[in-house]
Amino acid sequence: MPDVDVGAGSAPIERSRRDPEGRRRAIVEAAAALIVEDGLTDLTHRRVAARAGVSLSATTYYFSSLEELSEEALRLLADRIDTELAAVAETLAAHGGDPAVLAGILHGYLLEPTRVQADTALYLAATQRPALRPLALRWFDGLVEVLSNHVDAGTATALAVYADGVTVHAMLHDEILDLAAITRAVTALMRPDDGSRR
Amino acid sequence: MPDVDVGAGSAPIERSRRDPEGRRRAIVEAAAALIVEDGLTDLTHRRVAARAGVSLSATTYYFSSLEELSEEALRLLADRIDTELAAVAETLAAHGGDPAVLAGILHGYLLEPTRVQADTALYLAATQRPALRPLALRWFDGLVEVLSNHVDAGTATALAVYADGVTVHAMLHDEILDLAAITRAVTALMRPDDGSRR
Amino acid sequence: MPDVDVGAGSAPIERSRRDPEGRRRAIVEAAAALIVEDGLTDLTHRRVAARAGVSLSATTYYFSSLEELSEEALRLLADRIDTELAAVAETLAAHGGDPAVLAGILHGYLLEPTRVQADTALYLAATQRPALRPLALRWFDGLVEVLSNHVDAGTATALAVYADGVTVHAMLHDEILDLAAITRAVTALMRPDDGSRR
Amino acid sequence: MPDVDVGAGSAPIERSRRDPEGRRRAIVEAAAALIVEDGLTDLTHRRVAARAGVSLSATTYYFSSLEELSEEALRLLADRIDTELAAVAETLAAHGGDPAVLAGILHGYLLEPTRVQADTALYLAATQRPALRPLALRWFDGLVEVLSNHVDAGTATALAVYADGVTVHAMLHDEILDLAAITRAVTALMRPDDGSRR
DNA sequence: TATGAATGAGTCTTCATTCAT
DNA sequence: GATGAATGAAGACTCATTCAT
Repeated sequence: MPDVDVGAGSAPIERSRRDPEGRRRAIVEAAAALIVEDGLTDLTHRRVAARAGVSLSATTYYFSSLEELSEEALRLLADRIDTELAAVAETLAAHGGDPAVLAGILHGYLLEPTRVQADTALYLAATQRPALRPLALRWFDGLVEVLSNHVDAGTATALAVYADGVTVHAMLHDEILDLAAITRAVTALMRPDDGSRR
Repeated sequence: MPDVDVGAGSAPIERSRRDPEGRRRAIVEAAAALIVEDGLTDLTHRRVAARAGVSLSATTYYFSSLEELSEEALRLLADRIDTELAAVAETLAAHGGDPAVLAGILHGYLLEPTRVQADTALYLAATQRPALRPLALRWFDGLVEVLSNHVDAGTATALAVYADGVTVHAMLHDEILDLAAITRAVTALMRPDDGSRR
Repeated sequence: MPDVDVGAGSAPIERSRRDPEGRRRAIVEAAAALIVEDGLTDLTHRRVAARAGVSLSATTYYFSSLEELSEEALRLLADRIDTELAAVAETLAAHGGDPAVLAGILHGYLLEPTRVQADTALYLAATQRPALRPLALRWFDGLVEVLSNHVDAGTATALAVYADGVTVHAMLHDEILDLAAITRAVTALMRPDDGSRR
Repeated sequence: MPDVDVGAGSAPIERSRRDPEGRRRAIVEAAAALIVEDGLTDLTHRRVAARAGVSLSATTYYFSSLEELSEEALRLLADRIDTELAAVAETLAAHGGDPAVLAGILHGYLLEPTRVQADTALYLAATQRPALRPLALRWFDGLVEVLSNHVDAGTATALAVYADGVTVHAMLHDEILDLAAITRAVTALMRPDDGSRR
C-alpha cells in the first residue's frame, strides 16, 4: 500500500488530522485491501476502520453507506487494472504482438498472486452485485482492445477468454500453468485460421 | 427444482410432516438454490428455512451447523456436475472428438444460464473457502479427463482452461459468445502443434 | 462408575433393551457424574443422553423435566454421603473419638478429590436452588450427629464447621491442608473448654 | 447499590443518556448484583440489561463479551472484600487480637446476609471457572494475612478455614451460628498449643 | 414402551446506522 | 468537521419440551 506523498511541510506524524482527503483515501484503500483478501461480503465498517487506523464513525462520515464505500474501493481496484493494461499494451507494442511475448505477460501475471487475487475480487463482486459488472469488465474489454491492435477482433476475444480461464485456474490450483502450456495455447489461438485446408 | 411427487394416496398438501428424508432434501435443495442465486456468503438459516418452507429450527435440527448444510448443498451441485460430465463424455464419444461437436456442447451449455450459474457458484464458493476446492475442481478435472480420451493431455488442459474462460464470460456478459467464435477457438486449440507449415 | 450387576441370564450385550430399571439408573448416574464435573447449570438433556449412551428422548421419557432428573441425581449423590458417614462413624467408634483419628479421616477425605468434588457439587447446587438444602445438609447434619457420639453438641458443630472450611479450602487451593495442621485444629477444637488453666 | 446521586442541576431523570462512565458502572453493578443473587451461570446479557435499565446492545457495546463483563463484575465484588478486610484489620489492631473481638467480627459479618452472599458468590464462581480462583482467594489469603499480625501462621490459617466454614454454614442454614459458639471455637483455635500436656 | 421428529424460546454476538455533541 | 455513544435487527446456535408413531 504506497502511502504516497506526505508532501512537504506540515508535521509528518500528524498525517491523519487535518487531511480529509488523505483520510478518505486511506479508508478506501483499506476497504480495497480487505475486499481483495476476504471478499466483498466480509467487508464491514468495523474492519475497514481498524485496517485504516481510523475511528468507526469516520467510515460512515465519509461514505453514506457501506455500499458506497465498497463501490469506491472496487473502483480503485479497477483503476489499477487500467494501469496494468497500459503496461501490457506497451510491452506488446514493443514486440509486434509476438505470441511468445503475450504468453510471457500472462505467465508473469500469474506469478503475482496479489494481482490475480485483486482482479478476481472484482469478478467475484460483480457476480454478486450486477451493478458492478461494468467495473469488472474493464479488464476483459480492455484486454480485447489492447489485443485488437495486433490481431483481429475474434482472435482478441478468444485470447481474452483464454486469459480469464488462466486466471480462474490460478485461483483454484496451487500450481499455476507453466509457460510452455500457455505459450502453446496462445500460439494456437493466434495462428491464422488456417489455409492449409485447401 | 423437482419437487418429488408424493405419488398417489395420502394428502398431497401434507408433504412436510413426517417425511424426514424429504424434508432434509428439501432443505439441502433450498440451500443449493440460494447459493446459486446469491452466493455462499448470503446463505443464512433463516433464508434456507423460508425457501424450503420449513421452521427455522428444522435447519439446525438436520444439520449441526450452517457450514455442514452449505457443504452438503455444494456437494449436491457438484454431483450434478458429474451427471453433466457423463453426458458430455457420451456425446463426444459418439462423434469421435470432433471440434465442432465440442464447441456445440460448450455453446449449448451457455444457453442454460441455470447450469452456468450453478457451476460458477461452486467456483465462487471455493475461492472464498479453500476447503471446497476439491469440489470445485470436479468440473475442471473431470473435463480434462473426458477430453483426454480424444486429445493429448496438454490440449485437454488448454481446452478446459478455455471452457472456464467461456463460463466466466457468460457470467459477466449479457450476450454469450456465439457458436462460430467458440468453434474457431476450440478448433485452433485442438489443431496439431503444426510442423505441417513448412 | 460401577456398572453393577448385569445379573444372570439374558444377553449381556443387550443391557439396554428391556431393562427399564437399568436404563433409568444409567441416566441418573450420568446426570450425577455431569453435575459433579460441570455443575448443575451445565446439565442438559442432551449431555445426559450422550453420557448415558441413551437416546435424547429417553431422558425426557423417564423424567418429566430436567429439574426432576437433576433432583434425583443429587439425591443419588446424597445417598453416597450416607455411606461415607457410616464409614466415618465406624472408624471413629473403633478409636474412641481420638482427635488424631478424626483429623486422619478428614485428611484422607481430602486425598480423594472425586469425593470432595461430589460433596461440593451438592453444596453448590443447594446455594443455587434452596429446595435442595435438605439434601446438601445431610453431610453437615450427619457429621454433627456422628461426632455427637464422642463430644458435646457444641464441639460437634464446631468440628463440622471446620470440616466444611477444610473442604472449601481444598476446592480452591491446589495443595490441600497438611495432616499436622488439621490435627492441630481438630485437637484444639476438641480440647475441653479449659478451666484446667487455673 | 448506591445509585450515584446525580447531584444538583441537569435533568435528574435523564441519568442514562450521555453518561458513559455511569452507564458502564451501572452495567457492572447490575451484573454483580445478579451474580450474587443467582450465580454466575444464570448471568445473561438480557438480564443484565434489564436490571441496569439499559438496552441489550449496551451490554455488548461496553464489554466485548459476557465473560469480560462477568469478570469485571466479580472484580468489583473482590474489591469490596478488600475494603471489608481493611476494616477487620483495623478493628483487630485496636483490640490486640482478642479472640472475643475476632468472634464478634465474624458474627457481625454473618448478620449481613448480603455480604455473605456476595463473598460466597465469588467462591462459587471460582469453583466453576478456575481462572477466577485468584479473585476468590483474596478473601481467604487476605484474612490469613490480617490474622498473622496477631497469631502465628498456622493458627491464622486454621482460623481462616474455620471462618470459611462459618460462611458456608450461613449460606445453607436459616439460622446462623450464635456468638457464643463462634467465640468458643475461635478461642480454642487461638489458645496456645498447650503445655498442660507435660 | 420408547424414540425420532420438530419447534419456539432464548443464548451470545456482530453490525449498519443514527444521533448528540 | 468529526466522533463517541447507542441501539434495533439479524446472525448462528442450543435446548427443553411436545408430539406422532
